Amino acid sequence: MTQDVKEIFGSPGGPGYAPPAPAALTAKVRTLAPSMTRSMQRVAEAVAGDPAGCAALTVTGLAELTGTSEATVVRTARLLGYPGYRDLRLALAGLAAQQQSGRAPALTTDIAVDDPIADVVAKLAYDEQQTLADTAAGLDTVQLGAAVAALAGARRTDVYGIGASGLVAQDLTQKLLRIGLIAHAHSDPHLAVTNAVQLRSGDVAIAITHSGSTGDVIEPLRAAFEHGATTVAITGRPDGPVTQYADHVLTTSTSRESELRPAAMSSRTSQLLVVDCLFIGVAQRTYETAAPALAASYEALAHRHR
Amino acid sequence: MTQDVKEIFGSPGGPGYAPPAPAALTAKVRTLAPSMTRSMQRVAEAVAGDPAGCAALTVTGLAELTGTSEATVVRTARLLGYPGYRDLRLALAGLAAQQQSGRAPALTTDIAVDDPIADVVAKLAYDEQQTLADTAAGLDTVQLGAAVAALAGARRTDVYGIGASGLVAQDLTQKLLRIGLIAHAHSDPHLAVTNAVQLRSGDVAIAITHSGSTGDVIEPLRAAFEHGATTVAITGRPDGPVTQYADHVLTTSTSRESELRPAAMSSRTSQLLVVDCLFIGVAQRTYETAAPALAASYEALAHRHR
DNA sequence: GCACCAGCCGAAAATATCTTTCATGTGTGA
DNA sequence: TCACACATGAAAGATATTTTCGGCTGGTGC
Repeated sequence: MTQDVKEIFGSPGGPGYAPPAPAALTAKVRTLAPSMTRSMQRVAEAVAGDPAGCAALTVTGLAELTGTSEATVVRTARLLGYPGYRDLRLALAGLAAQQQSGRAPALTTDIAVDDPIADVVAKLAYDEQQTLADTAAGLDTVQLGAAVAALAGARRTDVYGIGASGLVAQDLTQKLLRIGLIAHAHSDPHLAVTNAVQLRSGDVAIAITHSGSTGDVIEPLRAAFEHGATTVAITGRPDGPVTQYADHVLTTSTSRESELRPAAMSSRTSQLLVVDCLFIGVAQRTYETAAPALAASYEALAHRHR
Repeated sequence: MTQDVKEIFGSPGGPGYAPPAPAALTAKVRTLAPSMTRSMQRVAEAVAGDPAGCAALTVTGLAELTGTSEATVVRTARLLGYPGYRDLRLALAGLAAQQQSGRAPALTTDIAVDDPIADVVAKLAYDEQQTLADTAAGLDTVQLGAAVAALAGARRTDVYGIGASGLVAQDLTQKLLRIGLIAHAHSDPHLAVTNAVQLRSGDVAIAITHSGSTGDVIEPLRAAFEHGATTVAITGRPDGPVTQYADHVLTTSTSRESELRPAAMSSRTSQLLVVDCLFIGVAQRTYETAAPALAASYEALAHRHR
């Protein structure tokens, strides 16, 4: 019965409600931190910083530790996707156990101006690997599946992205074209909107924006949304404005950035993984046509190589 | 006061009081089972049989499931060495998480047409992580350092790439521009050659090609090479034709491809890591001008977000 | 067979913990 | 400067856990 209550409580968020995160917690904290209030950030920080320690604390204990109130702790737990503190605590215990078994190498240091080039390579590779793991762990497969289904059945697909995200948009477009779908990437906001209003039910529009608040990308998505197209947002801020007009939201992970390592770098890695997943998913679904199309495009390029 | 009672209860076992068991829970259940009463055995059995499931239950839930009472559940938890049910539950969650993560390594197989979407995500992430590790391990830091030095001192830089590699070329260009360097990406072979012949000593030309034999990219590099520019090749085939005209060769890793997972995917990941390393390297070397330039471009974009 | 005892067991009270509500403070934009 | 919206914590309310306590079962001696 208590279970039922929880289930009912959990549902209103949406039908394909995201289940609690097992290991993606640290990533989720980073993703959601910007949208948190100060006290909630303190709680989230404590939780991400010492999962094992926090798992041993009661709400009251954690509230005292972070100098906040029980209410704030519960609110933070909710924001992180759990029904309440109790469940966050369980997840924390799980996380602690995982960390215990698989010892973390903790190459946490930032890239410094005077790092030798070999260190730069190692740190960058490590960071990007971390970003991939976080993204994979935090990706909502239900949303992903829905987006794939929409893409596979679309008459036509438009993809919007600006700056670094524009390259990701182009990457996705290139791939979709290779399996015989009709796709366009737009980085010119005016043209994007112009094209978006041509979309209709059954078409798909995808907006890619790390910040979730890039107006030039949101506008075309909105136009597509209002014209009945199925809309997808790939963003690092699942609470950002862009999601207003998105039927499906795919969250990319946000890792810490530093002066030398702009956010664009890890967001790009994350976005590309999501885009790859979309592509493979669609290729699976349309295998009958995708496989020969892939083979054909492969062959067409062969003679371009000496 | 309640605490005191607990302490007294826990103490008789010995002064060096045993801390809660981490993963040895199943073993402990078996060891202690004979000394348990019937109902306690039922509880212990349920706990050992399905840690994850039991971790999701409250005392009442577990009592109902095993057809016993809350008191019995608590007694069992005590017998297993925990202060109470709450702590047993946390341990259970930890155990479940460990088991969960333990059964991950079955990822060696290729992505199949009928793989569920969650597997696709996991496999892709794993593969790309592998690619990153391979690339980092195989990258020649001496060549990288030389390329960085050339870039940092270049009057102007041209980057050639076609198809998927074209996006990587654009990515590098975008980054270099952001730290105040002069860089252009070319994916039109004719224009690329036209521009290449304008280069001279002190300029840098970079060709990005996975196969190492893309004529449309080799030609401009050759032109640049012959006009005295410093040339760099980023390729997966260090023995390919492109390296003929390259002063410095940066090798990207080639991982196995499959029908659904074209080579372009992992080569792109690999190329991007190399490009990122180049960028960071150059940013380090030109820190005095790069840092303010980065900050400025960051700020210029701020107002584009709502 | 019957009375008795030891200890298992669960219902319910007592306590701890978690969740919600609500009044207050605090910063922000007009 | 005012008004508003939102963040925050104190305390009330709801749940979950722990303890208490008395009934019950199964065995044992007479």
